[in-house]
Parts: sequence; structure tokens; C-alpha cells
Amino acid sequence: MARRAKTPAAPASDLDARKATILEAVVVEHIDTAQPVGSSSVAHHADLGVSSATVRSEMVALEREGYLAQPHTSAGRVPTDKGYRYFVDHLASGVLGPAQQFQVKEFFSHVRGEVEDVLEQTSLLLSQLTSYTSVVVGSGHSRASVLSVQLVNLDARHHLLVTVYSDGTVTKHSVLASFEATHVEVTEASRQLNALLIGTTLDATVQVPSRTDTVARLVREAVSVLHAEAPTMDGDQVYIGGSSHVAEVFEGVETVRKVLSILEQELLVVSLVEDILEKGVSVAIGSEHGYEPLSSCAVIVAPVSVEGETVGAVGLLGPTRMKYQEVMAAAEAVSQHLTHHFGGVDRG
Amino acid sequence: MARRAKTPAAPASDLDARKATILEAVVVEHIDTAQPVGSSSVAHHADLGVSSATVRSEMVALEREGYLAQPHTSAGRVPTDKGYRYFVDHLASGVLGPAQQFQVKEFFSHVRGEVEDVLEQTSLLLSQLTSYTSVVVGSGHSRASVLSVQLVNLDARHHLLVTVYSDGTVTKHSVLASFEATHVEVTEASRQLNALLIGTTLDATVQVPSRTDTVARLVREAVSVLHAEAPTMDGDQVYIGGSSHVAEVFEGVETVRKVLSILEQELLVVSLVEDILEKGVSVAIGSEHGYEPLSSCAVIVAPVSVEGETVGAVGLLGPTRMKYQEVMAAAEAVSQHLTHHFGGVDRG
DNA sequence: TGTTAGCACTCGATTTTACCGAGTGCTAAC
DNA sequence: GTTAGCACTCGGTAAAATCGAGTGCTAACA
Repeated sequence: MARRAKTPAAPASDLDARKATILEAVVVEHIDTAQPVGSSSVAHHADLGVSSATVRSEMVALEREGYLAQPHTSAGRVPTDKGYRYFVDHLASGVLGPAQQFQVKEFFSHVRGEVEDVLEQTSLLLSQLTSYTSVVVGSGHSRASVLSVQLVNLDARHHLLVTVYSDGTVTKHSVLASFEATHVEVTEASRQLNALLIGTTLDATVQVPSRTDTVARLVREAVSVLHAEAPTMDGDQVYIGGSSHVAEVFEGVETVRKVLSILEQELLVVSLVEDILEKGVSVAIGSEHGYEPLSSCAVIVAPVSVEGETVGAVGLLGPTRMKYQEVMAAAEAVSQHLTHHFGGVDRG
Repeated sequence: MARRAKTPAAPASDLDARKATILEAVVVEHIDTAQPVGSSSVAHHADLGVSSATVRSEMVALEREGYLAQPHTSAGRVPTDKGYRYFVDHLASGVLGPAQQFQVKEFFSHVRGEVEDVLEQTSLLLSQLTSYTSVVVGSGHSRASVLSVQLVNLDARHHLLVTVYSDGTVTKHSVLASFEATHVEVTEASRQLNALLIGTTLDATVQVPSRTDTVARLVREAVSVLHAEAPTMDGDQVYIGGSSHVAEVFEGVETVRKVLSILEQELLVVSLVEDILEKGVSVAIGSEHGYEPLSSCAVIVAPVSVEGETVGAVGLLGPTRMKYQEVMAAAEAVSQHLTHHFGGVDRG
């Protein structure tokens, strides 16, 4: 089941025009009303000159093939995950409304400041734009090289190691030494650290001095603290916007709780988004992403890249019956603006 | 109404022993069951040797005085905000269960790392401990002095200003110059900035050089960027833990949405907590805190101080019928451990 | 062969009714 | 001041009745 995402457009999954239209009508109406959709309603709205009886027989076919489901006899049909999948792959195409377009342009012509701030505000923009919960991920400095290191002493034993990377990120690490060091020694250690680390990446090994004087010990201490972080893959930034929308768009306390509790775990959110990106898909529906607690969710992602390399992503999370067209358009637009923003103007 | 918080123990608000006991019984049971509490149940559980009829007449008195309310005739009583207020001021006293005590001790004997990380993890601890949503606030570096400034150039025009403060916080600001600067000039500017700013606080004015050479212009640019932040009172850190609990402990989608949407606005949360602290109260019930959307909430706060000065706070947010005793005990314990942690051991 | 009108049937949702009983307020007796 | 007794209220629950949207099927039709 979860495999399907790998082949978004399965070869044999083509429906004839009428079935497709019917499926589309069902999806659209169900997204709008959250109710099962009946044959007569479809016959009426989708204007294929055909009666409800015909629609009905097509619907049993669609149900047999797994695109639709019936909550119970004598109710209308509801799209399955497969139905939504077909919808987004073949049918959904939307452009951003003019008001939204304006809002996005407005936003990006006015934002400035640190990358972090831009990303955070972008997540707010996205959630406002769509009324769903947004996720903005900025990938960490795993491949960035060190531009500058500085050891600052707070007191004789406590020092702060501040590192600046070529991508403009800054980290700090406290270094607690078992020995005391003078201001001069710390300054010297700082100088040596610079010489040692500038231009390297976190995963590179460096030659630390083996001497036993205070400065050398400080340097060793600092390097080890810094490198201790590398394996944790830390540095990814996550910004979640509009989590209150979760309470609106999902029904059932338990679902809301589950989703919120996922959103709390930032690492998990990052890997969710990265997983989806990796699969080369822009939408993960229901169980496709493999996170069971999110089985009633759809996640839409769009990468943000600079110079061909993916440096982040924007995502939107909603119920499987979300407004795919609007939301995909919004994600697309924002990711492009972001790409442009970081590629062209500021480096913050 | 909202004024009452200023005088937690109003002079005339003393109830005789029996009324107090009855009120307590009602509060305790209602917190436990979320149901209106009837006279017979009180008569049974609170063992004042008295019949339900007597309790009943006392309850009408308590209702007349505003401590209890009746959802409708022929239902039991429910505490009002005033009732809860009396409860927390006069009756609630709780100690942490041994298991929780152990968990807290365990936690603080193992945490290490940057202040930010400790605070974030503390918020998780608190929410686990109590099953409510926690808020941990670390006050910003408004009064901290500058320990070190460094200007790092990303390219000819983009520079990064990294500032380290005496409280161990680090900020970065991007400086986008309208002119190009060489590496040497940036280094020199960095040196001059250090000379200029070390030891000052953000609100102090400094003598910037009025020369028009590149270095001086860089220095001026950097100083202005840095000081531009001061008025925004930025730098407060907020960590919110267990927001998924909101979906459990509040009833009604609308309430959940409101609360979540408040929690999204970090600035608002900070001022909420600070307001409450300022009033010298540790619990704000219902409308006491003056934030209308949180009128069905109670907020418990406990300050964290180092050397007599308040440097932060921990808070817990739940429904007015929350488990005050446990939660107050937890907040108390954690805030003390935090105080001790920052006062004694590490400076991060 | 595909389409359609007609029709009996299903079954969840809604409304109605009846009823129960927890809890109250009141009163009279202790 | 306390209590037993009692009539009364009224929300909650359950059973019954009803409704109607929607189905599946069939037979006629183009």
C-alpha cells in the first residue's frame, strides 16, 4: 500500500474520460462538503449528459477498482486514498487566486532579516494562505564549511565556542573545562582554532595539537565538543505555522491529539518531509508516507533549492480531504518565491 | 473581576470551617469527575458528620456568595472561578508523588548542554509530569553586557555580526552593506567593534566613528543593526511542551482552537506569563489574567531566579478544573531545580 | 450494447416520546 | 441548628417512529 507512492502514475491506472470526470466530481464535492456524494448529485454537477443511473453503474466500477468507497449501504461514495491519488495526479490543477498571489508577492517584497526569521514568517504566511498547518524546513549546515570559530570565556572554566558557517548559520557550544584558563590563553586558543578549522566541514577530521599546555587542551576540548554534534545531524531548522488549524480541519479529538503530538516532534517532522521529498513526490496521501498516526492526513511538500541543490522545503498538512488544488498552488508559489529569495537577493 | 488577582486572599473572603470543607470536597470531586457534584456525594466523602440536607443548605449559601454555581436546577454544583481561587489560596497543598520526584531529580542530574536545550527539555519534562501544556520562558539578554562581537564576511557585501553576551546568549545579525569591503577591512572593523562594544549593554549609546572610510562605515552599519533590535525587547526564549495535551484536557473544538492559537503567539505567551508573575500570583484562574480567549484556562507559573533576580519562569496551562495540587507542586519543584541548576552548576 | 426510468429496499440520521433518577428546595419534626 | 421526608425539576438516555437520500436491480428503450 505504502509503496504506491513510488509510482505516482501507475501504468494500468488510467480511467476512461467519464469515470475520471465522475471521480473528479466526487472528490471535489466531498472535499467541499465532507459528506458522502451521491450519484444524482454527480450527474447534476458534472455535466456529462447522463442520468444518475448511469453514474451509479460507473460508480460501482470505480468502487470495485478501489477509487471510491461506501461508508455503508445506502450512502453516497467517498474517495479512497487511491481516489485522491488519481485526483492529484491527473485532475487537480489549480492556480493561486489573485488575492493570494498578491499576498505572496507582497510578503516576499517586504520580508528581510535573518534566514531563520524569513522561514518562520513564511510558515505563518503559508498557514494563513491555506488554513492548514504549515511546515517549513531549512536544512542544516551539514555541508557548509566553517568560516570562523571563536572561543569566548565566560569565566575561568566556562567558555563559549561560537562557530560561523559558510551558509550563514551560527552555532554555540559551551565548553566546560576541568582546568582554569586565562583570557590570554583563551584568545590564543581561539586563534589556533581558527587556523585549524576554517574551511573544514564538520565531518572532516583535523589534526589537534597533542601538547599538554592549557591552550592545547582548550583547543582539543573545543574541537571535540564541536565534532560531537556532527553525527546527530542537528542543525535542521523546522518552523511550524498555524497548528491551531489542526483543531479545525480534523475531526475527532483523538485525531487532533495524534497530529499535534506528531508536530511536537520536530525531528520526526523533518524526516517525514525529507522522506516524501526523496520519493520525488509532492503529495503523500493517507498511508503513503508510512506514518501510521497520520493516516488520515495528506502532506504536500515543495522543495526550496539554491543553485540546483535542495536547501529546504515547505510543506502543508491537512486531512486527506484537503483542498489539493489551492494548497498545491500555494506551496508551489511560496517555494518558488523562497527559492528566488535565497538564490538572488539576500544571504542573511 | 479581573482585579481580584491583585488581592489573592481577600479580607472578607473567609469561610467557616464547614463551608470550606464542603467547597473543597466539591472542587476535588469536580476536578476528578468533571461532573457537577451533588450534596449527598459531598456529605458522604467529606466526613463531617452531617446529612446531605445540611450540606445542601450550606451549598445554597456558597452559591449565593459566588463560590459555586449550578449548571441548571436539579443538577449538582460546580465551582466558580472564585471557588477555585479560594481552593488554591486556602486549601490546596500538595507534594509531588515519589515517582515524579524521582523523575525530576533524575532529569536534573542528567541534563547538560546549552541553556536553550535545558529549557526546551524542561518544558517536555513538565508536560510529561503533569499531562498539561507547559511553558518555559527564559528572559532575554536585555541587561546582559556584550562579551564579544565579531563581524564575519560571507562575501564582499554580506557580513554576519555575531555577538556574545555575558549571560551566554549569542545573536547573529546579517549586515548588508551598500559597498564592498575586503577581508582585511572587515577584520579591522571587527576589532574596532569589539573595542567599542565590549562591556556595554544594548541600550547604551556608543560613540561611532564619523570617518567615511570603509571600515568606519562598516562599524557604523553594524552598530546600527545591533541597536535596532534593542527596542523590540527581543531575545526572550519560549519553549512550549506538550501542546497535544490541549486536545485532551479541553473540551470543545472551539476552545482547543482558541488555546492553540494563543500558544502559537509566543510574544503573547511571554507577556501572559510575565503579567502573572508581576502580579505576584502563582495561579491565574479563568478571567483573572485578562486574556479573554483563555477564560476557561488556569495558568500556574513559578519564577526561576539566579542571584535573586528573576531570569525566567515555568508555567503550566490547563482547564480551570485542573489538578492544582499536583501541578503546583510540579511547577514548584521544577522551578527550584532550575534555579539551582543555573545558580550553581553550569552556565551554558 | 449502453442508457435510462422505475421501483423496492436499506439504513443512518433525526425526531418523538417516555421514562428514569440524581439532585434540589422546602417543610415539619427533632 | 439539624434532619428526615417529600414533591418537584429537568437533563440524559433509551426505545420507537419516521424520514429520505441513495442504492441495486430490472425491464424497456435507442
